[in-house]
Amino acid sequence: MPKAATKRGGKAEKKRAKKDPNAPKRGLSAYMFFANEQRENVREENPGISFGQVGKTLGERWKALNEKQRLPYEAKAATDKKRYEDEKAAYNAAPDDDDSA
DNA sequence: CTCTTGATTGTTCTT
DNA sequence: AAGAACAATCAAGAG
Repeated sequence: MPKAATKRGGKAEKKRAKKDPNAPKRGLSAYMFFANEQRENVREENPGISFGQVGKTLGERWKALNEKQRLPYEAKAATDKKRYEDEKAAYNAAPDDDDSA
């Protein structure tokens, strides 16, 4: 095993309570932006499909795209990530408010 | 330093 | 309202 085996073979876990004080939520993922655009397209090509089908079709198409196709999505993901960086920055720079310091 | 895990993000549909 | 498959992610913690 070259690296982390990661038991990512199952399914997503449930949500968990935040442990950080200001919990700097991460930015969105390329998939988020991709879904935003494709969700309409997918539903258009698959009229009347269940959520399960949409979700799966979405994922399959996601990988079906080329790197350049994901570019616009990854680009947005990076842009949103920057948003997160700002939070993280403040989160690290502001463990607790206190002007005096 | 390097790996592991946990937490998070948004969509859609169902109940 | 919230949960669940779908994929990415990436930052912090632990050794």
